[in-house]
Amino acid sequence: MPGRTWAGTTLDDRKALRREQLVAAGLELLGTEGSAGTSVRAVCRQAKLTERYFYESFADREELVAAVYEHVGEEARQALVDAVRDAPTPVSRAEHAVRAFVELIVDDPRKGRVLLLAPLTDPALTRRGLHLLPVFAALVGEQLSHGDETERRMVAVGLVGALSNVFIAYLDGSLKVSRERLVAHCVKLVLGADGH
Amino acid sequence: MPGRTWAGTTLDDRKALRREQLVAAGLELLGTEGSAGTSVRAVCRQAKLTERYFYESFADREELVAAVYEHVGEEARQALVDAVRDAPTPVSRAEHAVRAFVELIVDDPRKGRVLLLAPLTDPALTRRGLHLLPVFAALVGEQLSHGDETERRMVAVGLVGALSNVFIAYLDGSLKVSRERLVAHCVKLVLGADGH
DNA sequence: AGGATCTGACAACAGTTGTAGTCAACCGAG
DNA sequence: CTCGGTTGACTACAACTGTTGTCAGATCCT
Repeated sequence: MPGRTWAGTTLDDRKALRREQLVAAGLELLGTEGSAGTSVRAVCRQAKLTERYFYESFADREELVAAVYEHVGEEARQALVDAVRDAPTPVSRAEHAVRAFVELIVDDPRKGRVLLLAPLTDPALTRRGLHLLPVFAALVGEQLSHGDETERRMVAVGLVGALSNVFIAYLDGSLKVSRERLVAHCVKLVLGADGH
Repeated sequence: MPGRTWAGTTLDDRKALRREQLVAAGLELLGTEGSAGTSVRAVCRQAKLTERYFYESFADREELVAAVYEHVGEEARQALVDAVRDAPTPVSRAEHAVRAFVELIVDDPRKGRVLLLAPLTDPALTRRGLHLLPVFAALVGEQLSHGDETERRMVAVGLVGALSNVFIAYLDGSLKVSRERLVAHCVKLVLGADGH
């Protein structure tokens, strides 16, 4: 009977809760220690759970990493969609999107690092071709007016790279600039990409 | 007696040769398997040498990785310097530089991956703050005319990110475009960074 | 030929990894 | 109270890591 109640909650509830704890622990490690520090054992230590529960929710270390990445990616996507909705002009759309993204990764730099760095550094993600940035880039690309298919794609890829790098530099402190100026510059990048 | 000749060569010569083999093996692994696959044992297998000779030339695994990175970096720097020399106008300078860089990483994608990805993924490099791209970017940035110190820095960081991302996408095949068009677009990026 | 030097294969160390299994203790339904 | 689902601590395994050490054999100078 899976519906049986144990410590006030049902089994499925606790199982889901443990899964959340594991994903949260994975986010913490992947966003600070990086890929190498995100081992099954380390995740379990962080989540204060034993390996048994790890394999209860994930078949692999790989599956956990992918789950963390997709979790953060979905959050970012949602933030972007929310930000863009109800923005009338292209300029305000760009500004709202950039602001939302900056807020997301400034409030929680771990998410920024997972989103921007992890797919380049973790074999579990690179091998699966898990790259959300191209997806975001495609979203951006659709908004672009100039050029043919390939042209728009190149512009979008370059734009995403530029934004990523600026964010990363901002995150690790090597680019000391106020948040407002960061946003303003990124908006300029987005708008400039459509320009020439 | 270090000058003594053994199998036709002196000891120092053979030692230097082994070092080269190790660096070459490190480049191969770091540029294909990535940081995780570049272990001391794997490098030695690849170089067909034993661990003994590894520690004859390097104190650490870290030292080998740094040597590989600096080796490739020096090659790239030299290619850039050569390309820019004798180019009269800023436009031709940008074009020559981009073309040289593209040729370098297209002829040998392993070098591209080492140059662009390794400093983000390998702790041995991140910890030492070994990032040559900002250096290259600074070189480019000096040519830029507009804006104050911070402005130029932001522009340079963004430009490097844009170029990196385009190169990476091109390298892993997700951006299918002719080499000429790639160069042309990158030149446009470089020139455009100076624009607005 | 003798003796110094160099070479390469391999073992040993303690550590971590992913993954699986065991076993005593707990908890709530009947 | 008993029984079966649930928990957590623990162990086991083979594979790998960085690093150092050993030892038999090859190579050259005198």
